[in-house]
Amino acid sequence: MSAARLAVDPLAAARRLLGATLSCRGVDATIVEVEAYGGVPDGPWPDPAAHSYRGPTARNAVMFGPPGRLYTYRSYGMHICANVVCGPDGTAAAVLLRAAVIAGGQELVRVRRGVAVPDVALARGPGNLCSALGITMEDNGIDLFDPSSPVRLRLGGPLAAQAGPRVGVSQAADRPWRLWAPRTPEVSAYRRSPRAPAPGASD
DNA sequence: CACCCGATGGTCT
DNA sequence: GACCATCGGGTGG
Repeated sequence: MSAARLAVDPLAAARRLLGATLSCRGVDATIVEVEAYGGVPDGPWPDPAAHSYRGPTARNAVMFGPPGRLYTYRSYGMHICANVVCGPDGTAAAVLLRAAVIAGGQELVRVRRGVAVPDVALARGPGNLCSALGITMEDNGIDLFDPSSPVRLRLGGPLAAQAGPRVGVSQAADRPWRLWAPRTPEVSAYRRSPRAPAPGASD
């Protein structure tokens, strides 16, 4: 069972997901940018920026379940973002999929994303990635390693990784839990949250 | 390039 | 009623 390789801390899981292949509804994509997220204050990886920080709710329930499942959520009322749940069952943690290189099914991606979008931007950014692969809220909670699932994950050889602060979070803004493949134009640009304290402040 | 801002709706206080 | 794990189009240098 490949999901067992994700039953680790979120940063280690993030490293294993860089270079992995995500397949969904006719499209194959190589993951090139991810962000690690932890859990509750008294858990092993307390993370004020994580959806799971304040305990289980209807939205984040999947994060507390077994590793290898897909956790999707709606962002700013209009975009879908996708995570891979990691850590052991019962412990909240997940890795946000931020960008990918389209390796197959590019024609389908063009239909979903539009003809004007440059190749490198087809799955750049978490909302765009889900749009490109056709991932919706219907997919929340599915097992990424079940052959019958519409969204599948294949772990590959880990890629070289560069690390830096996470994009868009106002809490724990400087924690270097964003990983990306160096010199890869498909990786999204860094944007600090306008609500985050000045760089250098503590977690 | 660098900001800046509006769209838009679920979730949680 | 505030707060977003975003995006793309606008403005100005």
